Amino acid sequence: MPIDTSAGADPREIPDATVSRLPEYLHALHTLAEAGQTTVSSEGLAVAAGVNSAKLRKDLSHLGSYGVRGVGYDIAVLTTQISEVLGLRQHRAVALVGVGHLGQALAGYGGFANRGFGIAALFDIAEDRVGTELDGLPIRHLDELPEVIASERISIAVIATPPLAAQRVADSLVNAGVTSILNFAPCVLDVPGNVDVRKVDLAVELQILSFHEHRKSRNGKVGT
Amino acid sequence: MPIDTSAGADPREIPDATVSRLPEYLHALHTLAEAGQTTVSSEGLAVAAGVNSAKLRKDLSHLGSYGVRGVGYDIAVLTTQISEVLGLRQHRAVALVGVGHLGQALAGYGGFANRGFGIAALFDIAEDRVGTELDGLPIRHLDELPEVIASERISIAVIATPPLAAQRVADSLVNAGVTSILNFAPCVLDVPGNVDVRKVDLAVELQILSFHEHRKSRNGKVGT
DNA sequence: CTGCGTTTGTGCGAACCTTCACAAGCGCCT
DNA sequence: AGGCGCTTGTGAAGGTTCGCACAAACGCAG
Repeated sequence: MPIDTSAGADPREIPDATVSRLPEYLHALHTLAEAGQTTVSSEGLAVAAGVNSAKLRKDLSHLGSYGVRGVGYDIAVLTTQISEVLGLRQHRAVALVGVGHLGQALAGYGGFANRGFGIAALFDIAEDRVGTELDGLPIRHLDELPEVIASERISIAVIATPPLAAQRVADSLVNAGVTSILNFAPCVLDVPGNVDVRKVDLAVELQILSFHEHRKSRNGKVGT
Repeated sequence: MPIDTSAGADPREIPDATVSRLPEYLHALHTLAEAGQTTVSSEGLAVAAGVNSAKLRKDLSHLGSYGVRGVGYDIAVLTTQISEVLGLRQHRAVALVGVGHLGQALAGYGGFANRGFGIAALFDIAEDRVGTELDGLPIRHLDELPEVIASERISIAVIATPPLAAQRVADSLVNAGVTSILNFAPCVLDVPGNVDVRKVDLAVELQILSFHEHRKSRNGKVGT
């Protein structure tokens, strides 16, 4: 079955593990570019991204890479390629629901705007927050969510609310047409199958570290 | 290297994939306990945690589980077991470096205290922050880090600084005796082999979502 | 005490991921 | 032009993870 799309890269067959590393590569490429480099070898990029070079090459091969043997990768070309695959070439507006501590941190997080994202709308329900501005963006009431999501053509949303509110917010978002959700609330969201949810639980990471810490002290001192 | 195993439950042989899910199970158990349940089946817990029930049973078997066939798991016992394996039975003091937006969000994040962690010390270098308090905890200057880490016996630290400062902070932490680091700065940290680092990059998660979003629109409408 | 319904714990095969190792390809130097 | 050193891209091996399916184990009813 010749199911070739335009270029050699078929986004449908990129393994999840690879996709999860592409943003790291992209970031490393930006860093290298800022340092003045124009090309980089797989080894160099692998070190910058903190991974094995063979893994990096295999990852890049999945997106029909444009490396040159004996030379390496053109940083500009590779940056464009990865950005394209990740869908970052087009404007991706993001809605942020829940402007508490975490939400404010996320809204002010430079990493988003720097990498092709823009927080396009903020929502909350607290009376003392709605109507105010954060970084020049108005905080709207949750009731306005459907129309804003629609008019701004937002398909990605971040939930940074307390866990009890998260499911209700998720339902609203899904109804409004959002198809990708990044959930910071520590709870399991129930959404239709066509909606992607990624969950980030800050406490979970600490607990995983605690496990390793516990394991270390059990095993006694680990000499270097 | 003495690689002898003693009892049935050997923390050294718990797969990483399992460890990363144990916190989720623990959280689900707390939720169920609050709802008044005293026992739960693997199926019930699996649904609450959003995983496959067979996977859950296999995970629990790695820590020498105490389930009862025909009945299920005693929630209190299982909670204790998982807490023990994760090393949460003992007090784990955590240091937080970088009290910017994200740092403040983390310090105020209820999820930590609720689950056996306590932020024990805050550090920053900004003159207007050092000396003030956050949630009743004083913000100290980074220079005080070594002595505080030592006196409080802190072995886990969270880095929530700008990326340029992260490596320097990590060096300080390692010198002070910290052996586990949770890094929110978007950069690769260079640390000795006996130090565990986990990285959380908020932008990466969005980019992964962007990929799936991009893929969806390429494939056209996904039914249902 | 015996039988029955339920649920755990796990053997096994499949799928996925990682890593090594090397042939193929490219540019540069002579 | 030809050879050489370097780097990519990938086949294959090894390891890990997943999910099914089922035997073993348990409580309870009668």
